[in-house]
Amino acid sequence: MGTDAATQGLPRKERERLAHRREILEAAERVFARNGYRGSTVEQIAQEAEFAVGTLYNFFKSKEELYEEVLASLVEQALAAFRERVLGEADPVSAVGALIELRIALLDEHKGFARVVFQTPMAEHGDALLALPPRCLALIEEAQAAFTQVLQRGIAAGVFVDMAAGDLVVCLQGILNAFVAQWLLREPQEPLAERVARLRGIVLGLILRKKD
Amino acid sequence: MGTDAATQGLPRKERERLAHRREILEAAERVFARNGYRGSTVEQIAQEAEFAVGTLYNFFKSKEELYEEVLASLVEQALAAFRERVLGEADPVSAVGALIELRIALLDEHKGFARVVFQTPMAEHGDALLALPPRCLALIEEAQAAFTQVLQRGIAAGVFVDMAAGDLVVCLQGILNAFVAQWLLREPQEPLAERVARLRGIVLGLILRKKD
Amino acid sequence: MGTDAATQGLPRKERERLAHRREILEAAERVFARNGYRGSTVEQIAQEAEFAVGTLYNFFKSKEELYEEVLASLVEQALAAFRERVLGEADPVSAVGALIELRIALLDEHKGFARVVFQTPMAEHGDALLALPPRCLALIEEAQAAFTQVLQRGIAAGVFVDMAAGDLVVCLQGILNAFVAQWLLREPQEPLAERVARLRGIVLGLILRKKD
Amino acid sequence: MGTDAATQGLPRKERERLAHRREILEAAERVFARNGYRGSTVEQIAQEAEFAVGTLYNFFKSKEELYEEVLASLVEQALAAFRERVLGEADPVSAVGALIELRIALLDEHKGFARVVFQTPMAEHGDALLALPPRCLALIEEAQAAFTQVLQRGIAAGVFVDMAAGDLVVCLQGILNAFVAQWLLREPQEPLAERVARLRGIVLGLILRKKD
DNA sequence: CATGAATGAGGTTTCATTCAT
DNA sequence: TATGAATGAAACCTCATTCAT
Repeated sequence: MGTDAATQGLPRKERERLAHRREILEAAERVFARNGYRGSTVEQIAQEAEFAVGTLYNFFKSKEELYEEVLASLVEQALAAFRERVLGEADPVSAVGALIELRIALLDEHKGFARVVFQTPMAEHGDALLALPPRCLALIEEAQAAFTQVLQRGIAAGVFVDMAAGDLVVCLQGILNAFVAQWLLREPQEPLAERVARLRGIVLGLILRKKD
Repeated sequence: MGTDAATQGLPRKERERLAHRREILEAAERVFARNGYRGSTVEQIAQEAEFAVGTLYNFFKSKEELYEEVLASLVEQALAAFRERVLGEADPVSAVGALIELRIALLDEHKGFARVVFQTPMAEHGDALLALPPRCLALIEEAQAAFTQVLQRGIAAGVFVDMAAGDLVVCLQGILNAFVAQWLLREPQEPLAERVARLRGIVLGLILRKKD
Repeated sequence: MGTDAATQGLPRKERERLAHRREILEAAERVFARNGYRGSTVEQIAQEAEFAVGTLYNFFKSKEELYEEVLASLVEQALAAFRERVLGEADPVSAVGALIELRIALLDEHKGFARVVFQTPMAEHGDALLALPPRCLALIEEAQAAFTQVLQRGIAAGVFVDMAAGDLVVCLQGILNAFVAQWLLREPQEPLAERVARLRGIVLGLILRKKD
Repeated sequence: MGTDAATQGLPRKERERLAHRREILEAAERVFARNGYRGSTVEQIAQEAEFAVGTLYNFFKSKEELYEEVLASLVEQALAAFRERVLGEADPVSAVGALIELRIALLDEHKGFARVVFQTPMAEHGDALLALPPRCLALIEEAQAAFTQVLQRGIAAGVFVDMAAGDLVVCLQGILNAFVAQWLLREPQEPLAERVARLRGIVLGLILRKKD
């Protein structure tokens, strides 16, 4: 969708080039997700993308750059969705619900790679060797700050438990990650809607201020 | 200490052999922690251990086995401590406190490698390629089950929020991991005692049943 | 100049084609001179020529052929000048002077590539792999023979030292090459006129028969 | 010979290691001489040396370092001989004779590679990309300076033609190189002794001051 | 058991050449 | 002719593993 929009009006050659670039990125995502950075070979990625090895190097100047582009692409996608669907919510409780929904959707779309996105920028992905490109780090920090303010409002309004908002963000991320990780290993077929409902119940059960 | 105890009464030759084995394992842990599995070379480990490469192969039949032994060793150590210090606590609230203390201590002792132990057995370590040896998985499952029962008692007693005990375990792990991950990146110098206190406050703030 | 003359009367299409061919050859000469044969890529040459890679292959069937054509083109140019300006001189001493002048002019025009032309056909250029095309070798041998006769006349007339004319040719080439090589490395800014004068003095100091 | 001397008293292991290193260097010299730097592959060198590729990398950290070591080794050998046999001669005329003899001997021993040694440090070898290691350049400059003084004495004594000694050195080198180059291409079977005699005749015919 | 040189399969990257447009 | 994306063989280099000492 966004893809089509962005390529409208470009000459056919250029459109094709971008499409191929995208195919390679998607193939790379799948392979990296399966094997990690060092465990994936350029050869494997080329096969998955159905291109020759050399072709990859016409688009990316090294395996490392390819990896960073995959990461950057995921982060950008995820952050765009985050801004729209989570930060867009006026009500803090709804925002938390939206975050859960988004996180689970991302998990579903990006399977193994999902561990990275929206985790603390630790991005201990692969081998903790390749950091996220700086531009992404900045974006992430910014998004976290924005979300912290959302929680802050909820805390101030007496809706969430009384706690430093920054700590609450960390807790939330940790909980989401833990469930996502668990789902990656077991019961991978539970319907999304149920997961969202279950997780919302659990999270709200923890962070809503009871009684008061 | 435990080491000495375990080797008492063995002939000198045998004691030396075990000591060397241990030195290699410890060297390997440091190197793997720094560079991940694929990023570490047998040569590096040999140098760190101050043995020749060939010697490592007298103790472990492959790099992979060496890695698994490092993992297994950590898991066993951690689980022993867990059983003693966490499961040993009669009071559920004290048990949670002990878990936090233990987790933070392990982080401090094993730095980079700490991500693995006590995380969901996903072992997304290194490159998510090498799983924990089966015997470890069994141990971990067993420990988790035991801990689930501890939490269950707390829930039944109305001390913890009303929630499936299994889910609460996942939440707890997630929160601990998130803070540990954050500490690995930032403020790595905060004193342990303070960390324990802070984290206990945060966790209990979330999982203790309020009012009622 | 010579270019225009040679293409007069041809249809426009044909003239353009030849002009493009020439542009490519000149670009190739610059690139090969900078990086040697193996060190230059077809891509680089294409960029320097401001054509696409594929276009180069419409004119030359391989990188190797392109290289040989560059060589051949240089040799032909140089030999034409040699015949006109060196062999045209009736007096042997003037002929030697003209040779020196020509050699230095070629060095100046073709910078790095100059090492090739007029050197013994050893063509130790690039990587000593690509020899001069046979037709060039023939031309060169012929020119050398002609020049040998010039020197022979000078020897017979008692002007040059008494020595086999063929050997004298080799000596002369060696001396010229040595100075050219030196100039390529050091003092690259000395004015041409001074170089010619200096080198003529040196050479004549060696090969003129003294007293007698 | 020097080899044996230098390795006396070393443990056998160490001696073997040095011997292997030398074998690799010699194989590399042969291959580089045949194909130039870029034209030679590490695989070829390994085969010529009868070792596996990986073994070469236990001795030299890259193809480039291997090449530089070959060069350095040749230059050092040649310079040692030069100092002993050429600079050792008291009489300038004998020194020139010795230089000729040495140059021809080196050519014979090192065939294709001979172009490098004792040429002006231009070392336009291979692809003019890899310079001689700095330590060699210094040695060469020093040797050239020493030889310049020898010629200077000959000029002052009225034995050689009256000319700047530095220029005479360049001429001499040029002449030697030209003959060496020619011999590499043609008549490669002429006996050394004859070559030495012929070349000495030619050179002295040019540089001895006649009559007066 | 300790050593470390030797091995070679396998990884990343380059680049001459082709071919559909 | 002009283009430049696609190709894949071949280059350099790494590193887990073996084995003679």
